[in-house]
Amino acid sequence: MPELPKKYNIGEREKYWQNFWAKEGTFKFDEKSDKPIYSVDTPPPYVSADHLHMGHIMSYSQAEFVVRYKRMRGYNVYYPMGFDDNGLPTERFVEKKYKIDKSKVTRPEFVKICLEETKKGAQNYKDLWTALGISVDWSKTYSTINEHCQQISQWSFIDLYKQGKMLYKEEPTFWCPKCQTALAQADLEDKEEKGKLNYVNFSSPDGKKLQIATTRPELIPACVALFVNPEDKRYRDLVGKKAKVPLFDYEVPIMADPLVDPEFGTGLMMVCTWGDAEDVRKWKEYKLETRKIVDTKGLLTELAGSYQELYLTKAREQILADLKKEGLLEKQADTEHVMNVHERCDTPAEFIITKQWFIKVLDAKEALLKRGEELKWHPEHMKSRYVNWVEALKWDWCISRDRYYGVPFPVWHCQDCAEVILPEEKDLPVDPSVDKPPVSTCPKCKSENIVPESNVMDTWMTSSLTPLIGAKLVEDEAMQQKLYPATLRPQAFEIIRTWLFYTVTKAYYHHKSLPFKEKYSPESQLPFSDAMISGHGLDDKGRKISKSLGNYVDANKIIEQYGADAIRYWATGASLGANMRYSEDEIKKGKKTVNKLWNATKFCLSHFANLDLEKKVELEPADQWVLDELYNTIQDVTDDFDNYEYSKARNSTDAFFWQTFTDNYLELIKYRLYNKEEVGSESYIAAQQTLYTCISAILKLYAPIMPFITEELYQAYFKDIEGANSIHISAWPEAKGEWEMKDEETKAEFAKVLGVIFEIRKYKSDQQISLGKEINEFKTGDKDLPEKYFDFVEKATRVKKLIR
RNA sequence: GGGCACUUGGCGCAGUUGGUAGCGCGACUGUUUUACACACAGUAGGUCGGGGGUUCGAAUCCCUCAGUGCCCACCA
Repeated sequence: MPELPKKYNIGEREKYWQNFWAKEGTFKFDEKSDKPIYSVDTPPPYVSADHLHMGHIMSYSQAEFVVRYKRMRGYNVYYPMGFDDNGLPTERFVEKKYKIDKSKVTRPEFVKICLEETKKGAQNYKDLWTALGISVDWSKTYSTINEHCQQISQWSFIDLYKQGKMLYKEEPTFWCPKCQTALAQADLEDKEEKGKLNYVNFSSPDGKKLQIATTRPELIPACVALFVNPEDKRYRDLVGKKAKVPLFDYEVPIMADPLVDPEFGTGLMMVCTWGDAEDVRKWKEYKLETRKIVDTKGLLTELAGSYQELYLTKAREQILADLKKEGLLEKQADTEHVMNVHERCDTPAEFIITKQWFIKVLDAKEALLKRGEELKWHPEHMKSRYVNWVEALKWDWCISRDRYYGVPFPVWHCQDCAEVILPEEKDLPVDPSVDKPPVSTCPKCKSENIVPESNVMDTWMTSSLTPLIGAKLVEDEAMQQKLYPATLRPQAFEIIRTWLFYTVTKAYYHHKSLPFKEKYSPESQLPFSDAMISGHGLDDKGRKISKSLGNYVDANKIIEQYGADAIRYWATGASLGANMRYSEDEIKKGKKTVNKLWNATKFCLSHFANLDLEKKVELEPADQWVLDELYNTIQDVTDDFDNYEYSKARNSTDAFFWQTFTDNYLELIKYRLYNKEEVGSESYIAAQQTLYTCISAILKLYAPIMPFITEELYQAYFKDIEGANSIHISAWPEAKGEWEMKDEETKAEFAKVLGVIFEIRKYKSDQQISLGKEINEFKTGDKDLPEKYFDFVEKATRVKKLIR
């Protein structure tokens, strides 16, 4: 009979099983199997995260609970891993970490540092995920800067270009003066700021005062018109006339637009090129003049006269001071206004006119909303975030970034006729800055003046293709078709508007071009069928974990201290989509559960000598009762996992394991197991068999959540009986109909029996005597307890004589 | 200004078809019951954010108000 050591050495054994799973290839995808597929579009983390905290652990664990469950349910699980290591996040990380001034290094030098740095980052992640027991197939990994991903990203570009979904246009676009690149709408965040509303005097040609209110006086030299509401009686006569711009002394037209709010400021509004989206609209609609006064670095241009070369904020101070001096600043009022800042650096975004690549999304809104409806959201309410975002879209998706490190556009431009020259698909990936163009002269104008596109792609341009990137890691094309679209997309809610939205968009546009027709119907044009949206981690006080607060807990340290199982247990603490606090108490509870499983299994194994699972014996009431409870538990837990409710699954498993099984059932049958004369009797065998059924099911129910301890215990005994090489590929427990206590009368009777047992425990507790102490007699308050249970109650509670 | 979520014992949370309020942590009183003191037995503690309605009956459905958090929005 196997005997477990007294203590379970968490650190040592968890390492052992990590190696075991790697060596055995337990989580390796079976490319030959014809079992049903469950494929996961694993989130590729930014490797530039320089510290991994509990928030990372939480979201990856939560998805993994479901994945492990599916594996045990018999699915052929495809669980690849990716690392997002291209683009702006990485660039900024490297610049900051090494304090690099990019104007002083060459592009290849810089890229080399980025590659080295991301390699380190990927290793950090791999180590942490391995320690946590995340069951990905490490033989199926990608990094978004590698050739595989570049090839698919460039294919995507060309396909969209050919479909006419790609625009190359010169337009005022969101621009980050700090990162010096164009941005997409999704790269911006709202930030509320206290500021001043400045009342500034313009003047009419005949010298009349025209007062406007603005929060951005530095844009006065960019003013191209004044606007009023057409209904505004105060200004009606002015429409069609001219106004003189203060300090700069040139004239602009006065016009009317119904969207001007007469109640705001003075009702007279300054329109610049370009202060905000509304300026851009008016500029386009009324074909206003263009005055470019801000350059790509956020410095004012020569149009700003004496303010040239000043940064925007500096120019504001200067202009305000000068206005004041001239008596043109009538007053200043406190105001709060919302501005768009670049989410990666918090710098207010400007509108700058540059030539950029865009993917059309505005004219696909309706179709994209429909895709959102077709997607199965878990939890359901997260869908509204997607719907909100799509409905509010105002700009096409700008995918080019004026940066160094990213996937190059597969594009050359003819300098003379602006023809766009693309490579052959078979030559992808290409790097136009290094590779020769596919033609030596422009196919349209025969010019030899061909130059490579210098911008790189937005990182989302690649990560929006992860389901395809993942599927294509497998070589067999028939299998690729089964892997795409993926089954599950797990991700955090913050990136619904980016990762999820962009991926849905790409899948919708590409579905006709992909060879993967088998799973596709006209109704299904999604990159995955289910989206599992997690919340984010909070610190123990409920604040968001952030670098600036310094409130993050080092993930590796906690694993070392408590073990991966205990931390994963904590990660079940909040239901899907809810934010979750870091709680050391919950981790401790997890560790206790590990310990309890160890001890309970140790107890069971010590009674499994000559275990005969085949022999038909009659079960006793206690056995029937616990099996009935087990039946309900398995059903509940199965339903819960099917509904992505790992939190409820854990609660139900906990309740059965701690209360029903260990606190009650084990205590109720000890007298049968320890009585030497009973060994080998029907009663003894019934207890053994029931014990086996319960404990093996318990281990399996916990296996998705606590993979290490359950594997340890499974391997110690159950493996030989069940056959599967690992508990994680063994069969999920079946709730057998025969366990269900269908007879209501027996059920009610046993409830009474338990009532009397609790009565006796309370009596002993009140008397402050040990539960193990035998007492001579006990008079129960339950007058209806059937006599046939007296013997059982007496033995189970150590009462010599039970009196009714 | 709009949307979504949340508001249940000291703390963190469950309560999915409406039917006598649960769990964990903490507190307190006990107990070495031949698995486990990382345990077990027991005790105290809540009129389920406020108000109104539907119903024989509501934490659970409807309305309304308030607070918290997140997302979104052109009031310069």
